[in-house]
Amino acid sequence: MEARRDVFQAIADPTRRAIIGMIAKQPTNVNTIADRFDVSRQAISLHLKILAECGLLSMKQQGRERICEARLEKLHEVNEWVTQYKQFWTQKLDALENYLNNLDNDDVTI
Amino acid sequence: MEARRDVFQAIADPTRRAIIGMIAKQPTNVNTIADRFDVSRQAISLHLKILAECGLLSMKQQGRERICEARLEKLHEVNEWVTQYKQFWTQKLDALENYLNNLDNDDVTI
DNA sequence: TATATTTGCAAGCAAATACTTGCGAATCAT
DNA sequence: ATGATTCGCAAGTATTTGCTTGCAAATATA
Repeated sequence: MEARRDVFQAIADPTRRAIIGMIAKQPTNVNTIADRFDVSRQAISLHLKILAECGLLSMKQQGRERICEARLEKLHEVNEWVTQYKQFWTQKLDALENYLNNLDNDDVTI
Repeated sequence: MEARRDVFQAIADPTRRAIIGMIAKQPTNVNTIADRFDVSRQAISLHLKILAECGLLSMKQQGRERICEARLEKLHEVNEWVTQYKQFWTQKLDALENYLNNLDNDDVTI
């Protein structure tokens, strides 16, 4: 259970994206995170380990608790990769906008 | 081999990202794509199937060839998800920039 | 028509993934 | 000191992934 460990693979899992969404707001300890999900604490613990291994979160021991803090700088990589294809969706959105504008300008009564 | 089939999972695989990078430039048929990679044609064919299933490419039959064309509108979803955490890496970059600026302004001789 | 090219389908396999349960080690509260 | 809380480690399992090889269908070329 340890091979590819990059940001793209880390955010592929919906549970891990949910965890990111949770700790991005505020640092949270392991059990509090686990309580929010239907799977076992161990399952969440593994997700946290994966996120930590690829640098998307950092752990901070605080007494018997481990606080997970978001470290989302590496999402920059994903952003860069996706952005290079931005034209593909902005074109579509522009087309939609034009279409809607034309609907307004024409004397259509639907 | 068919469960989650969303954009995040599709782009998690480096081979699939490479395929996207290839067909984004120009539509390409299956064998030409496969020739560029070290794995078998069947492996590539499966990757193409996955990409097609989640809407990142469309197939166009042309004689005995199947032309794969990029349809990257759905990358918008990824962009939206990542963008909401933009502060996490822009803060870091700003800090770096400030640091570098201070290096310039100070009378440091290293 | 015979042959080569392009491709999908199916079976099979090793490894990775996403889980679970059980246990034990810290740490904290009473 | 006793008991509860927090949490990692280990073992075990089912499913998914990424890949392979073999075969057949469709299309093009000679």
